[in-house]
Amino acid sequence: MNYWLFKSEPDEYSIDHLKTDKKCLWEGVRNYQARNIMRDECQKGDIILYYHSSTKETGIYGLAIINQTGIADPSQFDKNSKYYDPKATKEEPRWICVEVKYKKKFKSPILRDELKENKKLKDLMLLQKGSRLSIQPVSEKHAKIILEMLK
DNA sequence: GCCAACGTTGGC
DNA sequence: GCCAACGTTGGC
Repeated sequence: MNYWLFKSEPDEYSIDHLKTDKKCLWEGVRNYQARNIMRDECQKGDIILYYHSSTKETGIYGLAIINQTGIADPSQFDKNSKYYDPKATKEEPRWICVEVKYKKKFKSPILRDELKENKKLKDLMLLQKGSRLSIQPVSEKHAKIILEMLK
């Protein structure tokens, strides 16, 4: 089982949205590195650390689960979508996404500042300079350290 | 709102 | 295939 960190702008789609929806397609990712992770590495049952970015209090707000993999992102075919990709075809979809299932929202988030203060997390990809990949792998070691901070 | 760090595009 | 120009991300 793997751990991932998924970034989302709460104005776009917050953990509360996911809680209401129960499930959602992680569509609209238009970065090849992030796509490759979703396409090749994410497995059903993997744990997602749900991160709020581009907001006042950035941090990890809860957990989700990879519910289904290998789904062609429908927005690539939708001419009205800002994620429309004219080069994608149904036969050869370019953007593959996953379905995400809500697991829990933390009583209080683990803020970025708290992650930064934890010396054991200095190698966490999220905290590296210039790190802006929206889907990141999190090692089991790091994941356990992070989840331990909830207590 | 600024801007550093990335990623992508397209002319050559 | 190089790389300048442009676009985007996301912390601050």
